[in-house]
Amino acid sequence: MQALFTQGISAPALSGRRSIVAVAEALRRAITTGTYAPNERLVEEDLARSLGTNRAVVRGALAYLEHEQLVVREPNRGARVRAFSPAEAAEILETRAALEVLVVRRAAERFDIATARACTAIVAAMRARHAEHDLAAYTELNTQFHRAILACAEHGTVVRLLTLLHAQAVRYQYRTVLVPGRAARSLAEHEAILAALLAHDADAAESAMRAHLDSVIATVRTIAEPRHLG
Amino acid sequence: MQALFTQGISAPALSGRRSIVAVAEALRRAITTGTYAPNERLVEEDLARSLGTNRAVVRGALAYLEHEQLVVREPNRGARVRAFSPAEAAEILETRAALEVLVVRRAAERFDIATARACTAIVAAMRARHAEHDLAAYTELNTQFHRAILACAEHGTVVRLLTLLHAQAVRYQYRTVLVPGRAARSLAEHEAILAALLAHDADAAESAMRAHLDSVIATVRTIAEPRHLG
DNA sequence: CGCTACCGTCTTGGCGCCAAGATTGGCAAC
DNA sequence: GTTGCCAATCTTGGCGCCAAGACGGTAGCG
Repeated sequence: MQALFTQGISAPALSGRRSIVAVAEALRRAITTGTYAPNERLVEEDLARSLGTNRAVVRGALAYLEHEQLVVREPNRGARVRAFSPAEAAEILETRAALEVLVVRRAAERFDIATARACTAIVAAMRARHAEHDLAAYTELNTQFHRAILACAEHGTVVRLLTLLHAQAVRYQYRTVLVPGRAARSLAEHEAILAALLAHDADAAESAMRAHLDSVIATVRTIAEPRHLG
Repeated sequence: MQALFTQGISAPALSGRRSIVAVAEALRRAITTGTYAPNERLVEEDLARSLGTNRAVVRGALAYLEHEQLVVREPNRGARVRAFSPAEAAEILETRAALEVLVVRRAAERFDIATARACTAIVAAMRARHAEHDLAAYTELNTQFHRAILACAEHGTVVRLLTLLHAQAVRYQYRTVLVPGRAARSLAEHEAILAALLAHDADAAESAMRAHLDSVIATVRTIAEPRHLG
């Protein structure tokens, strides 16, 4: 009777983990995957019911996500899903660029065979999906590629920060790839990064990564600001 | 009667702000300023009493700070103050370097007269405190200098991330400056950064900042790992 | 007919209680 | 003398209730 009206979030995810963090992660997932739209109100009791928990936990999770900039909370007025403007997305990507450059340098130095194989496979798959115009799958592989490099760099601090930034800007990842010609350029850029990594050339990897993210930023900047709320 | 036994934290800070965030910030301050030592246990009820609030709020704040890596929480075992090893501190500083470079470039481009005056004054004060061997004041000015540059860059995303990183590594800031000869080198490095900024030379500012932080990282690496807990 | 003030409702903010798990100390057995 | 077990205690985990503030609709007044 309790978990029947699970509208919004399928509640299973929080098995075994600590509640506030678990609820926050479930909520983050729901937000980044679009279950909750930008500016949508997040009512504590509804969320508590959806997730099979109580309001105190939800409130903690909302504070948690506010800290991540994924929700905005106003005193006595509740929380809503944070909406990022293209300008903010560009700023986030700029920051991400600075960190990804650090990561890709480290990755180039310690690029092992397993990672090389994984990355090569991912880029091959990206090429295939691009040829088939399957942009959703392409975007997913894009994320996987960056994640593989990140894993190879073994840098906990940067992993954490990049995860934060990714959650904030992921919505724009789906939008940029829809810009005509963007997917083709993106593919070429990823191939350049991979080539540099395979050559263990940190400098080349850095400039390839920088070029890639500058290109993404430029694309985001072309996306028009959404209509002013009135 | 309620606020009398305020042992640990002086409770005034949380006036007017939302509770979980306010409590988390008070706690963060207490941790970074050393009121609570690394590995010290943080008992929810004690904190609630100290801060004049209830356990639910404290729990939220602890989750919040766990996300910031300032506390560690184990299921059913409570929270403790996170202890950072020198290796982790070096990693954090590496990350900070990547972001500070981004910031200092922007700052060099938009370095206005007010900021120039402020930074010049700060560096002058650093020189004076260094001459007087007042390392505590020197360290405080050091933080102020970086904060002034950060403010000038007007980059919300990076501000947030650098604030996080600063809170994590601040303990080491006090330790590095105690290394013989470190303060003098630090002063020279800051003067180089200031000179580059005054000249609006982004490239010079970047390399000066990079040199500065590399130097800090090298110093942190010389600090011995603390005794293994036994 | 339009504006304002009031009232009801909804949601957040704050708090305390009860149950479950972990830790520690004492006690007994080997 | 040492070791293992058990119980008391402490702390966390989870939950619901009550008060305060914001929002919206309606009625009354100008």
